Amino acid sequence: MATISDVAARAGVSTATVSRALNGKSSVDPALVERVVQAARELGYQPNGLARNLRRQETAVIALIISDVENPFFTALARGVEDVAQAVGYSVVLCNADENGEKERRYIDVAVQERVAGVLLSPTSTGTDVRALTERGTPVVAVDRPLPQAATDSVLVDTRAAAREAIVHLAEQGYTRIGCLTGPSGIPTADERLAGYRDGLRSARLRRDPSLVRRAEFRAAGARAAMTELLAGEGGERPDALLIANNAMAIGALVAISEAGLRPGTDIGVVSFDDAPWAPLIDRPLTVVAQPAYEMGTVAAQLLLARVNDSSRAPTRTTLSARLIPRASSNPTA
Amino acid sequence: MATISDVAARAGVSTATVSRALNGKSSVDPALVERVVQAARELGYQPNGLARNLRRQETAVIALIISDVENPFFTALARGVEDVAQAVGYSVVLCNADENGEKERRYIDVAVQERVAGVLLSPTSTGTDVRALTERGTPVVAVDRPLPQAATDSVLVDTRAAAREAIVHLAEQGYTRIGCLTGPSGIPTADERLAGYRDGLRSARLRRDPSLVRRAEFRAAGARAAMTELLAGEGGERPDALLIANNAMAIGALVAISEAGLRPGTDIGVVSFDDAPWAPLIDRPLTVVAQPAYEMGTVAAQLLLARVNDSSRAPTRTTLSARLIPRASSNPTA
DNA sequence: ACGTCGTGAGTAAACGATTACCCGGGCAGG
DNA sequence: CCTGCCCGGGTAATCGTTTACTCACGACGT
Repeated sequence: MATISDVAARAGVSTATVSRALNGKSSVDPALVERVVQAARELGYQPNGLARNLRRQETAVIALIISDVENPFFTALARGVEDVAQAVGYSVVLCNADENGEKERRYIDVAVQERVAGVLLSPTSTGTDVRALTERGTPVVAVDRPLPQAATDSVLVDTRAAAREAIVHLAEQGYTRIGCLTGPSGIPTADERLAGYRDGLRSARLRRDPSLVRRAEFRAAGARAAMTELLAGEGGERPDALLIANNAMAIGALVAISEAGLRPGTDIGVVSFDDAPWAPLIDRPLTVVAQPAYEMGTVAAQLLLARVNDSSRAPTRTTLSARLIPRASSNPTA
Repeated sequence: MATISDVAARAGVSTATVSRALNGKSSVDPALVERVVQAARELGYQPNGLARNLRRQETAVIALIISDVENPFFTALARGVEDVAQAVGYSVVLCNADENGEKERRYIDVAVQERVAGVLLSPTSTGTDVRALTERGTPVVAVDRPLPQAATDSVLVDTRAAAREAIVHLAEQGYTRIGCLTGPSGIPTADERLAGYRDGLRSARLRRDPSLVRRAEFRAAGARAAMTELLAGEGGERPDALLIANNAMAIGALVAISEAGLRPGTDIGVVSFDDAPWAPLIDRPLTVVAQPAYEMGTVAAQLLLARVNDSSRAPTRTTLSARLIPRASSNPTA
């Protein structure tokens, strides 16, 4: 594979000149530039990014560590990140931590070792340790979930208020025994949504009934099982409406509802977090709390890139808001 | 940031010994190993992956270039790739080419420059140029779509046979004016599915009517417009059933169908490529051709890694088959 | 006319690891 | 007892760039 010295030899100049000509940093005689470019083309020269990065002590790569590649919320977010990064010549490495603290730690190590320019992280838990990064001056932006100990930028959604709003909406529609299906304890978004659920009950002057709350993994399977339990009325009377904390869980829950021979809306009110293109198509069209996933990605990427260029900025906290999209699954009279 | 010489100084040995102790390559006095490990820990030493890669002339990174991050088919595939790569210590860089030849070319350049160990590619068109990679000996595996000129491994689905099967299924259900909504001309999967559609019509002894075929981008928006046209009966009588070439298009088409006040199954038969967790939940539950996306990812990753270790293997072509999952959207009597 | 300054290009150091090569000492075999 | 081999560990070359430093040359100001 051709190296810079091959090009230099062919063009009859020094490697320094080749480097300068190709990078256009310092002014080089146009005639020489022409010779160099010509020689590079003839040899099919492609600079060795490894050597360049080693010398420059920087890479044009940002790592995006998320907890589930198959979750449309995160893919939309990834797309936002990618679009911003791509536009300024950065590449995005997508790492799938899978809600697994161990995998997450490994990816953080890799990010340190590969000296990425910055890390976008959706922490699996509040205990996630990013000191390995911050101590080395690698900028970190927390996205979707906060990172309490570290003084990092973060881009969040006011998920608690959104959950509250969803409950108020359900109450206004006439549902009274409203349950909640949320994620594992310790995952901030799961806990916040549960807190918002309680806020909502309080606002609507409905009684809290612990038997109407279930936790499961942010996956379809667990949600389905939990939903089946709830519908069987284990531990009390069954709910007449539900707030579900994410997209994948909604699918599991809807399967359980359909297996129980019930229909969303008329038989049981359903509101789920995360809009999806198919949400209007299901039977009944699903009421959702739409999070601005793509926008979160763009904002987070911009923050990260800004910090790469100026590490002295004070940490900021951006909170975007979610939007309730009422459809038939929360309408008992449709 | 601590370097290997800092560790060497602290442990009172040479950098060579540190390297050997930490990598366990050659035998080192256990007492020294202990001293080195201790020193490394105290300094919080993390090896500089850039320097290591430069010296070793290799990276433990594979690039996965796909055409749409938001397409669940590709995310499932990515997951398969990731699981395999991760298990043997490789990282996966996910690049979103967005069905855009230009972006794709840029990512291929980046892959060359960063000297990735290998590339998994779902080419945007048959014209995709991977010479930059093959000439440098970087292994390439084509996935989902073939790469005609290059002698690369490929992992494909027998999508033509699957399309044919879907049409035969629709014909058996009694539909007679079966249309097809496929992707842009030149994208192999789009063309293959169309060919399979024609095969199916022939098998079922149905007449081909060009006015029942539409092409659009592999996105919801284009499919919705095309479907609206078809339902308006532009250029002939409208279809009584449809084969749709991917998941995102199915969503667009279903929206158009619902806007026209029709219901899948009874009013118009629908079969779409790609299963999705929500497919059983929509009204009517969607009949699909399920592709083994995750498995394709694992197989492709294994092939790529095998070739990284032994570049002399002959190129192979793995063809997996898809499976028709009949649901109510292709049942006129349900 | 002379010193100074700017400009363009070359020389070589540097980035931080891995590893080829070499050296010294201990041990076994003749 | 001597020779040669093996083994552990140090020295320094190496990977391919970028860039600090240096130098030569021409122009310009006094």
